[in-house]
Amino acid sequence: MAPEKEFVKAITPQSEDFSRWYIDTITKADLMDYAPVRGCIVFKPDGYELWEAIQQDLDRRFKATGHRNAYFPLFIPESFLEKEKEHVEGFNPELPWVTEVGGEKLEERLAVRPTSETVIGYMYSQWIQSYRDLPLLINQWANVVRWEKRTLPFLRTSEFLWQEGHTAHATEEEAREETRKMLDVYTEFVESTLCIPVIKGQKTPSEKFPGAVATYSIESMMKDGKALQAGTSHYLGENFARSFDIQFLDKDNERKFAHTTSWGMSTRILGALIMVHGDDRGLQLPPKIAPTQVIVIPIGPAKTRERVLAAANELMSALQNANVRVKMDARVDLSPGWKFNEYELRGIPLRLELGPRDLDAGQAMLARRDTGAKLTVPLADVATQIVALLDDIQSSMYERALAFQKEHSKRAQSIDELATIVRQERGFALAGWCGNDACEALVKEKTGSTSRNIPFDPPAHIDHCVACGHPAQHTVWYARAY
RNA sequence: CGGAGUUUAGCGCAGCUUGGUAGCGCGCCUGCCUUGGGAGCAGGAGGUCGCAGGUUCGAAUCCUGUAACUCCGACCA
Repeated sequence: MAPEKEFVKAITPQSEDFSRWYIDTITKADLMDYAPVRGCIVFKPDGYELWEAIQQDLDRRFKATGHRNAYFPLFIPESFLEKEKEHVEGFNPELPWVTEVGGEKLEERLAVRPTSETVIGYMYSQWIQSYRDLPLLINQWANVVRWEKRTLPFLRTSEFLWQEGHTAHATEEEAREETRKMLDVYTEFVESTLCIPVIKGQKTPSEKFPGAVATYSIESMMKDGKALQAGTSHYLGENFARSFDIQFLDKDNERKFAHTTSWGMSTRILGALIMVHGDDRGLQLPPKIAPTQVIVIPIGPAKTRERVLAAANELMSALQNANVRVKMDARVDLSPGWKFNEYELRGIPLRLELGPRDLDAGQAMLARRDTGAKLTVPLADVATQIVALLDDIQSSMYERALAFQKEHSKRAQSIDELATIVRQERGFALAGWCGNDACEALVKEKTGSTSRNIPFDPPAHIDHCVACGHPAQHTVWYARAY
């Protein structure tokens, strides 16, 4: 068999070097470019369009669960940050400060927000007086800054885009319910729209958000077996309410502190989308999120061109009427083969080829991005078939990702076994934990993996701590993580 | 923030050891031609060699500093 011809825009195979594959893919698919500021990237139109699609879907879900959007300032007075001790300690190393304006020193330094619990907490203290003001359910779409030591496009950049929900409730029970509800919203979105299976669970104390009582996460597995936290939801207890004096008068005429929550999903999810579905030909986008679901490539010499284009335009209309997001690439200076490779690299789920031979046969050629399968469809059936195919691609992509995750998840009885699973076999390891921070730290030191979360629904229980051998309090997923 | 590597045309690279007027492939532009898996021919444009100093008659090349990026470790969404 002849070796596959090397593409002009060749990308490094995943098996050769996964990191280089990732950089090659996002660069050549034109999702981003490096910015002149260290650790910052430009979201190019194709990359930003993906984020917009994510925003749209998530925003609809937030609204459906009773949340409204608002916008809070980028700058945070130093005194605000200091009000919550654990919080400020958690973020201090990565805070940029504004110290002067127009050459004059500021009275009080302003941090560029790493997250907005503090400013929002302050505002909530002004807005909340009675139990009738609760619950207060607000979300913000914003950019935040965390000056990271080591950056990687989409996954860890000094500035990133995200959404942060902040809610205040009259009771602990209600706030805890909100925390879990939003984790479910994330799960539903990531699994059904992005085709990324996740593991829901609670973070261990050492991995929780600074200032939170409890942090929950959804964890996803990349194709190199590393974990990526796809979303988090925090129950903040009364911590921020006490620091910012968010009090209300309850039905019983008692002044009480509100219980607050916060939850976020960032542009990091784009990294997951790329690393869960991408392959050696480039990106692979699930139909529900793909800005373009079908690319039409007209084929054939100049003399048949008019006829082909007329038929292609008819198909375009039929597809648009069926609410399919479709585009045509009718450029004549590029060969069909070039376009095939180009749109596969860009991850378009479905390609429609139309040439004179198809027209003579009354059919069109369809090619799936996920399986590479080609099939011919009668022209009259194109729209209905494509709608069905897009559905099938959507569910196939999820099933494939789920099978991959299961295949690379194993139980670890000992720390050596755990190390083998996360390093050699490149996967997730399920292990028992006694609840001691030192044991968790030991696993990290010896295996290079961290605890991802304590799953709500563990596939098995392990009765001893993988580090010390004492009875386990929890069953934990460990993995190397992004 | 530590260890290693890279930085020369839009992209990928050679040239550096041994200093002497900067090269290749792809892409780009023009024309002809061509279209079912990254076409062909001809002509053409494009670089103060990451940046700042230094050595030298002369620096992409040698020396010092600095920045960005990549990989590996410690921290994080």
